[in-house]
Amino acid sequence: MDNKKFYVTTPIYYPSDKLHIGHTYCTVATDVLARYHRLLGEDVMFLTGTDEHGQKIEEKAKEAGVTPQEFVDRIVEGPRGVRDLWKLMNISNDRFIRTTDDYHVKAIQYIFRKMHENGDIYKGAYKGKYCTPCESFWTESQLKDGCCPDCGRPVKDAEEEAYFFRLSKYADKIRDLLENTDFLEPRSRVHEMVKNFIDPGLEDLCVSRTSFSWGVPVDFDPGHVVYVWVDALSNYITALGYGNDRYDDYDKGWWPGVNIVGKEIVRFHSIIWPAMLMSLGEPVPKKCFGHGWLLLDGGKMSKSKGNVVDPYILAEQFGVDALRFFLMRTFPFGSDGNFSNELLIQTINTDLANDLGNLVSRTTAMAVKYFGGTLPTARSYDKEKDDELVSLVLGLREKYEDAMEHYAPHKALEEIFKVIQRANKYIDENMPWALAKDMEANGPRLASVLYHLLEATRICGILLIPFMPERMDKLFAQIGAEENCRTWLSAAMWAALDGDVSVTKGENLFPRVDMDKALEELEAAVEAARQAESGVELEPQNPEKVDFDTFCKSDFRAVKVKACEAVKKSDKLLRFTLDDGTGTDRQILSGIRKWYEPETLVGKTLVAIVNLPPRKMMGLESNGMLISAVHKEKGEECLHLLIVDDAIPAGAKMC
RNA sequence: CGCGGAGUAGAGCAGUUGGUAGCUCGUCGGGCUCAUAACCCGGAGGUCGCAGGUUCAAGUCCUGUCUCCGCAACCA
Repeated sequence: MDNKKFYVTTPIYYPSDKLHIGHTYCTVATDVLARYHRLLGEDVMFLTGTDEHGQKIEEKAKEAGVTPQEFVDRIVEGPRGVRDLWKLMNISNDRFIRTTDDYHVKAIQYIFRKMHENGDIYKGAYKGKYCTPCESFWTESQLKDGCCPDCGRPVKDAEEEAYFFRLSKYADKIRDLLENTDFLEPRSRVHEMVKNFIDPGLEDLCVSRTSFSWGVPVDFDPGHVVYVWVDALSNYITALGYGNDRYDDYDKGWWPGVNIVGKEIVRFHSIIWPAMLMSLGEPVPKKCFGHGWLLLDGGKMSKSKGNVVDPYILAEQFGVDALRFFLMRTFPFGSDGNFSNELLIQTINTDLANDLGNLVSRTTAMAVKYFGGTLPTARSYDKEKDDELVSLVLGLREKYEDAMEHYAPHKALEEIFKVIQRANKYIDENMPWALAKDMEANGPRLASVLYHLLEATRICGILLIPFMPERMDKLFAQIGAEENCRTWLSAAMWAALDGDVSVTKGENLFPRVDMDKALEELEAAVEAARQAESGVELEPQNPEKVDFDTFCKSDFRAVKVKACEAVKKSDKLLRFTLDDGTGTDRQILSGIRKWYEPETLVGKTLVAIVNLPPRKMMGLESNGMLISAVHKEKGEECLHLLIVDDAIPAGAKMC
């Protein structure tokens, strides 16, 4: 008897740049779904990957002076790349597909050939506006003032030979799929698709390109490469072994699966992708869910705005599970949400530190304090005081399941936190500290109260596993929940924990975050990352203090350059003749020839320390030192003389 | 132009099938001291963008209108 199978995918991401918090949001959500289904005991296959072909990658690689393959390898496999990020975020994908993988490429050629053979792909002419210098085709609507949007030069009508997919043939079937089934969710996306694309009439889709080569070649017509979306969408089945020998899961009942996607690519997943599958004679996906976007300051995140949020920095500062939790708890899945660091910190503090973390902390602390960590088995149940909590906890799994089945993780979490808040209230109502004053009389009642708290915590913990797997492990260890008390089944059972359960007071599960301090640190981390990216390296600051008197002994003065020349036979030194305000010329030698042409410095006002002992270089005496700013950029040393306002008179003291 | 989304307490957001307007933060007052200066209770604060309409009943349905945002062939 086969177990129930659940196949779920993220989009395959386009590695033209580093991934940001939006990609992380999508992948975490899918991971939560996958882990949820594993918790249910189903067989789960979870796929993610990268979509590596296309013109943009080809261009980016060219800019970077590497081959496209080298370019994507670095972003996908390199340090802090895509795979590193998913590892960091504790993503439990079973497979990772890259569209440059051999087996995928072969399968794409097979798919393209098959659709060609059954007549759904035919050769035609692609008509458009062509920009000769850019070698690019544009559509009418892409043009800027009738000219190429890239270079602004005029375009001309042109056409090239291309292959087309008979998308129009499937228009009715697609409409039916969208309107009369719950294939596409949330429902609002259905109207969007139908009104925008089906109603105006579906046109056949151009599915090959000849203007660039970084793609899957059409094997029966060299010069053509397969359109990237045909290439990309197919990953969901090639990764199961469709059209290739690498895997053999496609025929084992894994397909159809669930495609989780961002709202901007719903169109491809809800129209083109099902049509392709229909053409291949394969079943359409079970579900396509288009989630919303994380916005920043109400607007879209984008590299060009410079407002992308780096998931690495957040995860490192606040912890992976806290970040995962925040993303799922705060934003209704399916609609857009406003991301902010303040909101992140507030959520961590309110839900995780104050409510959940503190609940565990006070419960375990009391168990240790009053019973040495092990509860006695003598109990006293108080119907009036206990029933409400118990029934709420016992009803939780069903509400949670309902929310999860409807792709509403935010609602599932809301239900869990209602219970956690109720448990905190339960402590107040029962005042264990008061009971503890007379252990002889109240011991059984006290044990009962604490046990109920442990049970409530345990069940919430089970349901939180998909969201925070690592932290929940720690939680279970603290409340003494063995493997058999961490199962889906036991989440609907009261009193699964042993009566004489032993708990330990461990580390804080979720430390409180100091808002101001954290924001400052975040800013510093972002700045450091920015510098690392631009290749700027700065000398670390000297932690050693210098006493004021010593500092004062250094005599810095403004000096004017009267003459400057290269020192003969030296390839580093420049010889400066300076006006230091004393009336006598001062000579200083400086090893900065690499950065400055001597003649350009004449007349400039610089800063020098003038009371260094004289020193001879290349036979010439140097009386002091010119002050420069130094840093490294991409490993190379950079130097800038301190050139100051010419209004400063020669000899002015710096202090 | 077209399509879509949003406009709900000071701020940020929830509100499946129409039936007393909720949550987080902030604020005011109280309680408690087991706990991560946390927890619990209570108060103040909203004519649910505006104008009409359907209905016994509308934030929730319909019409119109204003403002903001996004999309328009490859940024989740």
